[in-house]
Amino acid sequence: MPKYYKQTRLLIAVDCIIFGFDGTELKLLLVQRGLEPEKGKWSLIGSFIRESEDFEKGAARILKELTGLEGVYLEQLHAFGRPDRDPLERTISVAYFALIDINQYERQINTDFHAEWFPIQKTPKLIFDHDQMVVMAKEKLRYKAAFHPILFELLPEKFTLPQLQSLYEGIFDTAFDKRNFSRKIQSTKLLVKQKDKDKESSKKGAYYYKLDKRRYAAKFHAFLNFIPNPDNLK
Amino acid sequence: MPKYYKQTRLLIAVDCIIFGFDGTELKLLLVQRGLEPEKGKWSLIGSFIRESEDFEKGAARILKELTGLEGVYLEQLHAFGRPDRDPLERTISVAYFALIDINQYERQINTDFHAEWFPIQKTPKLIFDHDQMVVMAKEKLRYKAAFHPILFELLPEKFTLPQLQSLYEGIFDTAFDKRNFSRKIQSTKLLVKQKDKDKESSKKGAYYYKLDKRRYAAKFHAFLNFIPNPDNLK
DNA sequence: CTAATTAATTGTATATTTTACACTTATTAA
DNA sequence: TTAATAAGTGTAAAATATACAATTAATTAG
Repeated sequence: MPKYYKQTRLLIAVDCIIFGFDGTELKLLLVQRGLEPEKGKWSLIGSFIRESEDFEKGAARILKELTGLEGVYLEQLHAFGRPDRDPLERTISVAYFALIDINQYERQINTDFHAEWFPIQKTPKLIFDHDQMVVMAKEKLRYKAAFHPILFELLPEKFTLPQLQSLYEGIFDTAFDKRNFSRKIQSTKLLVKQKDKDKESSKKGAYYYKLDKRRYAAKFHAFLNFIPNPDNLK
Repeated sequence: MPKYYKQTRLLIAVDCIIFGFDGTELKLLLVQRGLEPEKGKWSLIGSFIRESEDFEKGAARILKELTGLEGVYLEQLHAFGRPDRDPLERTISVAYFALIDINQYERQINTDFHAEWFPIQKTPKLIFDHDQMVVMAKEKLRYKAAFHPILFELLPEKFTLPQLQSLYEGIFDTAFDKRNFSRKIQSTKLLVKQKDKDKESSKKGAYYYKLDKRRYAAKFHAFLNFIPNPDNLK
């Protein structure tokens, strides 16, 4: 069987923008690059795609190798293809973003990489076009979070309303009225109130909630206006 | 300087989902494939990426070659990479969708392709995973159109409110109340009423409108709730 | 034991937005 | 002149979003 002669073949990588939430702050998981060029510089985690590997599979593999986690939320962000984005040899990168609960993350499961969590506002300069990828991923996360209950992917199984609100406030970099926030969230009927409280951060204690998984699965794509004023989004 | 040894290099193509509106109906521009495999079958227009070509540039080039148009709306949809998506040799496809006013389209500018407009509901079966690409592009178009004034890209410079409404109705496959539709559209202040009327489709005639280009540029990313009930979107 | 402190929880009144709904107008053709 | 066609327009009711402050539960300090 004939092949496509005379066409250029290029390297394909998958890079992951891994967002994590530790209960207080939104963070990004970065690694120190292990190979030249730019060895030792901070970078997104990535890998060349293998012979018979899907992008999704590749991204999931990278994530598993770095964090020990499977079944995390993964979504394709964008394909980046500027001819000079890798100075050594033209490489296409298909970027994925992942959302994980940092408490689930198993530290140093893989010592091949030096990985570190950085607060989203305090990330170091990254190699190649990785800063651009992060900017785009942040925009997309905001956008999706405004309409879909995506931020629950970042939370542990049990969480409190104040925790949830501070996650939203961190991502939208604004403060919401807690009465209105509570009403809006509860109106989705996605939450199930638990009997126990989290006493870590207050004397009174805040009730835990869990996701109603059935409703969550059903409503994930439905339009939910999650933030008070969705203007000024891209 | 060393290169990345021992890594797989793959073919990269760009494919375009070209939406067009002729004043009545939403259509898709398809071509009959000129090379094996699947020669003669209907397909999206596409091309292998060139040595030093950006994806955007590649997509714009293809579009120019096929339609004669430049400066049309183009947006990356998704990268498709299933290893077996092209049976002959693994090929990555970065898909873009384009929005054009069919009246602007210059028929047969390029005779290398046999191209044809198909009503969106009556497209033939396409090669490879192109049907999947079209499905995804339709979903994304709906989604974007619900919140952003993207559909104006499909319209001629001068258009009437009934035309605009029927475009929205076609895309969302539902009927809107014309009083409410008119009010919602006008409230964006994106439209400038003209003095002349289109008398083609009614005795009374419908006033033409033009886009206020300044406002359009400024408001394109702003959140505008363009359809009555944005539920049931993906 | 009491008082002070801290953060969680809860309700209401007002403003804004969305929806439902029907008649009048301009023009042409019979 | 009348009938037919599609465009254009307003209002009241319902739903949603916003602004805003007092009460409650538990702990700690005196």
